[in-house]
Order: sequence, then structure tokens, then C-alpha cells
Amino acid sequence: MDVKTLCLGLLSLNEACGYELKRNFESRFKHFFAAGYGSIYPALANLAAAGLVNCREVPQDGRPARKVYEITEAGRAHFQNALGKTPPIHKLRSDFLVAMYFADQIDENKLQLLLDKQISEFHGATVHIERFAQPQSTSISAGAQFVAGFGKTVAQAAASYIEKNRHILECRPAAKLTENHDQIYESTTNEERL
Amino acid sequence: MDVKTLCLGLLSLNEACGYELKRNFESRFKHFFAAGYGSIYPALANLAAAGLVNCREVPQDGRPARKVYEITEAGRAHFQNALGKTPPIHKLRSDFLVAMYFADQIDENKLQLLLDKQISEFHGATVHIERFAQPQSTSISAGAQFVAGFGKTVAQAAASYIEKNRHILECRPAAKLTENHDQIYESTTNEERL
DNA sequence: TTGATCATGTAATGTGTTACATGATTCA
DNA sequence: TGAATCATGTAACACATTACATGATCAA
Repeated sequence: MDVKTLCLGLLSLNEACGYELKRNFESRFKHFFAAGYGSIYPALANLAAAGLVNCREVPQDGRPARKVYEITEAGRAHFQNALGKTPPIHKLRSDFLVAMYFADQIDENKLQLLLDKQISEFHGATVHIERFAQPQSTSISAGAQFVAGFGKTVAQAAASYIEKNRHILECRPAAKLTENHDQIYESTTNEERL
Repeated sequence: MDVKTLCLGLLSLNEACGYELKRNFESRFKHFFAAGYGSIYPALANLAAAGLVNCREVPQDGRPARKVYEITEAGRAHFQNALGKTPPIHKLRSDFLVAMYFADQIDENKLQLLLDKQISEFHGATVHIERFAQPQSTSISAGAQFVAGFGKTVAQAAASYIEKNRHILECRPAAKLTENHDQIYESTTNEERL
């Protein structure tokens, strides 16, 4: 699934201009699909060229004209087809977990900062999701509700896990950092001890 | 954090050849950092050219010689520096959640298949992590333990969430699919109803 | 007067994915 | 006989990130 397809999906719900789509990515998809102008605008041009959306310009004063994109029937069919075909990849890439894996090579203060920061980011994500998916606000779709709940649940589980288990990393056995090479070498020659 | 840096990190724990690194990515990092040969081999060549690792060839019969890479002191310093600097980005990209967001445009049987598949993938991930991070096996590092626990916790939370909330998506209000265009258009002209 | 919001986009760069290419050995 | 494992890599392609470029309005 690429940005192009997701733009088409958003346009299947409502016509919009690039700027609005960007805001939707930031509010509704922030926790599981990122996209910037650099991929959204080319995607829209591409969709228009393929006849999957129509574009109509709405002049404004003081600003560039809005280019409002509306999905075509071909676009709608294309999107539903793409939804059915795509293998549902769910992929995490986490520099945070990489850093934690190598926690014993990180300075102790730095490590605590990283942990604190990550916890507050998960809390922030929870708050963000709550703000954009309040059930009482303008009748939210079932899909949006499900996805928001998923994001909240996972973020809370993650934050809670870190809070409860950070001690594993923090009480370390006489940490050896860059200064003392000999001991590091000796302690890592062991096979299969990754 | 790129594949190059992570390779360097693995080599900071043990010397290894590209093939072994790939296996490590698949076993230990599978749930939060993917990499294939197409990025690992070039990364190793790059690291060697930069003097961050040394390479020694070990001939074998019947197979190409193993190229065993060993980290240098410069490499070790470089890695610890990278660990300290990198902002700890934790990023999810999920086609599965995209599909769920648009669940009402998916055929009902297909939807259930997707949900079932995703649940079993989370279960599979849990099993996978357990296999590679048994505390009783060869003294696992604190970092590895923490990361494995994180992966397990999150995967279980995710699977459990889907099981408990799939009904939100499945009991749908008289689903309209591609066949009936008029009604779809009428029901989505509403502003802000993403 | 500073920064945020609205609104468009391009260009260079970086990075990863996928498919291809080779080939012996071992296990079922 | 066929598939998996070990072991190396390259090349084409797709894709996204980042920085750049422009510029008016409005609220603090």
C-alpha cells in the first residue's frame, strides 16, 4: 500500500485538496501511516493523470487556488480492488528498540532520557488519538473507531511495559563503555551470545 | 538508523558474515527492523570501505568463501556515537489498519479472513519471540530481554484487541459495495465525515 | 513582529525492496 | 527428485524524506 492508494481511499470518503489530505494523514493516520507533501502532491498528480480522480480549481484571494480532487467511478473501483488485493502488511521500524537492544552501550543518563521520552511519546499518541476519535463527536465510522481503539490499546500497552520493565536495563552490572576496550572484547568473543 | 548502523551494532557483539547477520535480523529483529540481502551486503561493503569493520575471508569447499566481518575500534566508537545521537523513532506502517479503516468497502468474507490472518500473525510473532528469547537459554542480554518482552506484550495486546473488537466492523449497517454507486455518493458528501 | 495557518509544488538525495544470478550439499 | 541450507552478490526500480521556493493572512 502506497501513499497514492491511501490518498485515493481518503478521497473515496470526501473530496479534498492536498493540504487537507496532509492534515488527515496527521490527525487520523499519524500512528500507522505517515506521509508528507513530498509524496502527497505527486500522488495526486499521478491519480489525476490516471483518471482515478478529477481535479477542479477553486480560486481564492491571497492564496494559491485550491485544487480540489474528487474520486471518479474508476477510482472507486480501483481502490476497492487494491483494498482486496494488498497483503495486509503490519510493519514496525523502531530505532528506539534498536537502542534498547544495545542499552549496555549507552550512557546511563542518556538511557533514562530515552526511556522517559519514549514513554511520553506513547502517552502523547494516546492523547492524540483520543482527541481525533471521540465517539460523541461527528458520527465516527466503524473503521475509524476500530483503528483508533487499536492505536490506543497498543500505545498504552507499550508505555506500561516500559514503565514496568525499564529496571531490567537500568540496574546494570558494572557498565563498561568505550573507555575499557579489553573487557568488552573478552566478554563478547563467546559464540551465539547476541 | 539504517541497516548499516544496525549491522555495525550486531558486529559489536560478535563477528559474523553477511549470511549470519541476515539470520540475526530474522530471528532477533524481525518484529521491529527488517533487512534483506539487498541491503545487508552493500552495507557491509560500505562499512569495510569506511574502516569501521575488517574483513577476513575463510575458504570453504563446495561454497563461496565466508567473509567474516569484525568490528574495529573506530567502528565501535562510531556505533556508540550513532546510538547516542539518533532520535529514537518508533514508527509503524500498517496496511492492515488502512484496510480496517476502510472496512465498510471490503467484502464481508474477505474482511473476516483479514482479521483472522492478522490475529494469527500476532500469535505467530509471540511464538517466534518466545523461541528466540527464552531466559533459560544461553544467558540473554538485558537489552535483548527487554526488547523481546516489549514485542511479546505489544503483539498480545494487539491480538487481544482485535479479538475483542472485531464485532465493531463485522456487524455492519446494510453494507454497500461497488455495485450500488448512487448510495455511496449520497452517503459521503457530508463534510468532515472521514 | 514573530510564528502559525493556508496553499502550492519541485528536486536531490537516500534508502530499501525485489528480482536476478550462481552453485554445492544435505535431508526427506 | 525436490526443497532447504549455506554463501556470495548486483541491478533495476520504487518510494519516501528532506530541503528548498513562494507568499498572503491573522492572531498573539
